[in-house]
Amino acid sequence: MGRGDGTGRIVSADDADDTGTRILHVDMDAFYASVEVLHDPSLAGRPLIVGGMEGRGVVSSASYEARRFGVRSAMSVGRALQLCPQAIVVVPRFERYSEVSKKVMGIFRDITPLVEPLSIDEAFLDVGGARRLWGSPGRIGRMVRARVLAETGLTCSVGVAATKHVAKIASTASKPDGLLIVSEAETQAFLASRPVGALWGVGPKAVEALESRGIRMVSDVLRTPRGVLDRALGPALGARISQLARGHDPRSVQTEHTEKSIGHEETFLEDVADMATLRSEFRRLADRVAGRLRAGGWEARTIAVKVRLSDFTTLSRSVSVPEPTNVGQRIGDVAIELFSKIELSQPVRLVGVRAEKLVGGGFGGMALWDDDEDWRRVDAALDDARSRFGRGAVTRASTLGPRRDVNALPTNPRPPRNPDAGDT
DNA sequence: TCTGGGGTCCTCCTCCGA
DNA sequence: TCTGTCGGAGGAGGACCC
Repeated sequence: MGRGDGTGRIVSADDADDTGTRILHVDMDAFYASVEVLHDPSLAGRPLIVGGMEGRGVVSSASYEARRFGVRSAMSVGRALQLCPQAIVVVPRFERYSEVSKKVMGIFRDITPLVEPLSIDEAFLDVGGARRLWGSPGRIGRMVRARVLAETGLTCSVGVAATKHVAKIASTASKPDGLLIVSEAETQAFLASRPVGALWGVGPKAVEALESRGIRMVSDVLRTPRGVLDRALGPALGARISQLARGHDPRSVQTEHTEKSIGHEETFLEDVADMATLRSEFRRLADRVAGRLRAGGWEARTIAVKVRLSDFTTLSRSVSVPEPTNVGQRIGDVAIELFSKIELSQPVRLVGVRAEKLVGGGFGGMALWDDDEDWRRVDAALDDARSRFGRGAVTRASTLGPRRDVNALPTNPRPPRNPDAGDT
């Protein structure tokens, strides 16, 4: 398997067997970095790091030229520059990436309606029903790659397999700019030769737990009794990796996604001990969360706060509120109340606010208003009216009048779920 | 190595009511 | 009425993914 810098890459021959396959996993190569090169061709062929925030920034994406020096995503920018001092660092420009992402997803949907975007730069496609139109899955995989390159100027890697899990591993193995087909018959052998960390849900901790029991490769998982896996990883993950190691993955491509929580968090440039600053930061984050809740037509039943201290200790507190809310003032009040229950032994590195247990959600994730200022006025008016007349007496509709046409307004692009752009 | 941000899922624990 | 048990819900924290 590749190590993230393209070494050890495996690709399929043109006549590779794709019998029994129907799932494609398409992953853009070093997405953010590649989009930056697209906008500034003078960056082509040079080590490029996309990362943010001076002092505490981390690498969001790195060109393959930078990866050859050991630069990886989630690494601090400082460390990355130690490894590759000649690298050029650019700050992420999410609007650009979002725009290109829309174009790429459009290409996928042109080929099959069964598209499950996983993040800004990758998606699963079920092409089982598209064979008559476009040919075999392997052929469709090649077509996807050719169209993405022709229409965006970017390369992507494609895994073709019978299941999502295997397709995902295959696309990773073929990176960058490759295509790997794993037929149904080859699935077991393909998986058996992978390290356990290749299995979905097996991260560094789980790898450690497995390796301490001598389980290093997927083939070792096959030989290990379930009881041992359960003891090492817990019953849920034990059951899952036992199935995945055998090539069993019943998950279908899901075209619908429902949010379960919405949150924002922020790391300070320098740790903060001043309570007034911390409280105002909670207010600001609560406003942002509330804005997104309203944009999606959601209300939250549970509000949670997160605090990370100087030594990286992370604490959280949450509470379910009697009445679901999407009002910034209310969420801010609850967040500050929760925060006050945390005993601070050190300055604070990060604070976060999250809305959980969402109810409602009728607007399909589109913003009704783009103007936060409008909403602040609405919140203030609502809170004021409720405090005077009681909560049930006033609704937002009566305060504002009819909603505006969603299509007449620009929408708020969802922040990318995956800053690294999947190029692990 | 000195660790962002957004999100999901799981485990463990506690509390509460039947 | 009191006590023990059990299951569900809620909360805290951690691991993982991108």
